[in-house]
Amino acid sequence: MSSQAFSLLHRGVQEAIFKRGWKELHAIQAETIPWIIEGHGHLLISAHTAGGKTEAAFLPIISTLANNPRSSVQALYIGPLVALINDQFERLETLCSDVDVPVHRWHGSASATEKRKLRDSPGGILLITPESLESNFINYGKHLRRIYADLKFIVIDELHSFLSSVRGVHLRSLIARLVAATGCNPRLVGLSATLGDPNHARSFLAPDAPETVKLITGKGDLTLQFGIKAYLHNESKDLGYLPRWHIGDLYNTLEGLTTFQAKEKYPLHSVLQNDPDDSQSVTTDELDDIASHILHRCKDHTNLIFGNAKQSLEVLADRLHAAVKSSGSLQDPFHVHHGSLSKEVREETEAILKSGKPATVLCSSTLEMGIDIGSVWRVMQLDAPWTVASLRQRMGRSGRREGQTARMCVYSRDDSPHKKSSLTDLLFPKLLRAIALAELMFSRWLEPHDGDRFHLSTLVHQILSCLRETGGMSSEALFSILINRGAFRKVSKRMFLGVLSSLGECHFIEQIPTGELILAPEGESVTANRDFYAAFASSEEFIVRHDENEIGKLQSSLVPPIGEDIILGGRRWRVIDVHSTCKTVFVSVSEGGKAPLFRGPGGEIHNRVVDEMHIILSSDSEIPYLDGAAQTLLKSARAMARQSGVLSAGFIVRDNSIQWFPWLGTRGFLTLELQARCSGIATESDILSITYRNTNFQQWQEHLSLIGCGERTALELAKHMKIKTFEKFDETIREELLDETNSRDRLDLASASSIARKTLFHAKSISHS
DNA sequence: GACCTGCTGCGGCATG
Repeated sequence: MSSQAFSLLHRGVQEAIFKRGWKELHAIQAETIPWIIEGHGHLLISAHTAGGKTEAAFLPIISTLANNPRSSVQALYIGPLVALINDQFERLETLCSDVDVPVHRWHGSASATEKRKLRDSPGGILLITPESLESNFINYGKHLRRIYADLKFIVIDELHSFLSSVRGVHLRSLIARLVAATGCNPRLVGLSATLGDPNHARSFLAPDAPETVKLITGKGDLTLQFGIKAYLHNESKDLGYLPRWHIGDLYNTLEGLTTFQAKEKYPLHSVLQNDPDDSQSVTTDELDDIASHILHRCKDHTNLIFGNAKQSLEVLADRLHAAVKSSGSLQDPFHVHHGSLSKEVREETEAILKSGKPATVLCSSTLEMGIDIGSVWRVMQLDAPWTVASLRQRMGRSGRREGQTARMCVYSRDDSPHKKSSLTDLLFPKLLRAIALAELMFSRWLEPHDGDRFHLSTLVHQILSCLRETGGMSSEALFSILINRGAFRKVSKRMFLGVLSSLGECHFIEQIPTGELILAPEGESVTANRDFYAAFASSEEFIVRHDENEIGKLQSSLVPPIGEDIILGGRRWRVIDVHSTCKTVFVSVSEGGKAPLFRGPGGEIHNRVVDEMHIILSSDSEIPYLDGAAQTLLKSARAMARQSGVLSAGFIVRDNSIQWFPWLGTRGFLTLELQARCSGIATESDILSITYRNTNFQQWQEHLSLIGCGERTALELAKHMKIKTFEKFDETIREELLDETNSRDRLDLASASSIARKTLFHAKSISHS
């Protein structure tokens, strides 16, 4: 070990490095050590998951603390997951074994003794979640100054998971309050593997001077094996309904697919059909083909299969278990891991992954973040995700070390053409999205973070927290700590006062004669609940139990009746009892079953992704990573797009309606729908197009002209939104304020107006010719 | 048309 950086470290830290048998420091560690030890400013470290980021930050931090011990927490590590904190706790304890720097942890599963010990004699490093830091303000407000008086560093792990999220704004607010309460001036260190524009992360760490944040990035690109395989759902060969010019293309498509499926077919279909209890799932479909493909490729190594919906993962796991059973194999390598499974079930799966035995885990975003699960051979993705960031993050789980190969396969499923197929369906939009996301990922584009949102729900959360912490504050003091010096700088004084009056109206807060604001009965009750610590919303759930074991959870509105079967954790269960009082569903092992529904709020697709779909449709260039079926479907979609006119003009004029493909992301699309609603035009939408009912070409052009000239404000449009509350405390905020935030956060007037002007230009040229 | 994350303090009792 000859590095200059190494010589800067404390002797005890050097000792710990020798004990671990490290021969060299990683490049990012050698670069980080002097920057931290010599006392420069904030820092952002971006490198692969296994690139040694944690050590890069903590080797010099521990050295600094060891040279200057204080009776205050000197370094905070903030992690998004309890499991991650437990992982890192062990690593840091090893690093600190030869120096006198205590390591503490504080989260919901940490013991009361651990927490008391930290409170009684604070010092060294504390690993904590944002919610537990919040609990410090609520329960130990008076002790904050003592516990954190000499705080020097705040390390935020998986920083990308906090950028522009409710949880991230919450965290920023807590850090600002901590600085205000203690007068300390900590240096911030952000760690992340997936950063789009580093400037957003810089602004998160230092909103007033983002340019001062030093960026250290890991080197070394990965070799990548990437492929997209296309499948059709509910295959049908009835083509009599299609326009004549298209039949040839589509026959090619289906011929191609039939051969393709026959070649890949695994004898799963006969097994399922022989099962008398299984009348609901006897049909062979595209999922069986996908299962068979996976089965052949996942016999060895550690693999992850990501999905977008828990339900689809459960169904696929069930098919894979059945396929293993029918193959006569005693070893079933398939496991399920998602947020609705119990901690015990998930920990068991994590242990199998860590053991290094061959295992393939079907998971949602629960395994996206850096829990150490060892090396992943291949990542698969069932259906394209919604964002490039998600595709990138998931791909990064494979081939995590330099020199390794990252392998990823996306299984894309579209509806098979049938008599009632819409034009949108015939463009195979899910395959298009998969290709668009991949193209953007290869071009190193990621969705930008939206730092301009108001986050009024989280502001409400922090107002309540401040009043709980202090017992009462003036509105000026609240404004100063949360807005002027805090995380809600986009909120104006007028909006802030509006939020305060809203809270008064619903009895969350009240004003006492001195002018101070205090919690009113509703506010007292909300903040006394354990559920309060998190700033994000959560729904009521029932626990699913089999004998003494907790299997997982179901949304309370979606609990099936007694006697019905469900699939959970990739296994089949029958509901034998439901206890509403203790919110528990009791189950026994069963043979039948269908996967339960889990309902979420839906996501957001960026303009750039939809634009890329349009570019791919317009182009003739070959996409090398598509399988035969995907190539055939893309060829067919391109021909369909060209001949139907949705590329050039973007619209199709019918007898009494117009179908328009505006090629906009979620916000712009919703803006166009609201424009029509404001004008009293009835519309129907699918994922790519809006159809204007009972509208002739002339009327539609007038409507476009109105959108194009931007006469209606976004606020006017937001007033017509059907759903207006999205986050935890939105219900407490006046409608007019919600309209104002929704107009900023959920609509895109500029893109909608711009595309309306362009389309109107095309429409006029057609009218003239 | 989706996913994920998080979480007290205290009284009472048994044990060493």
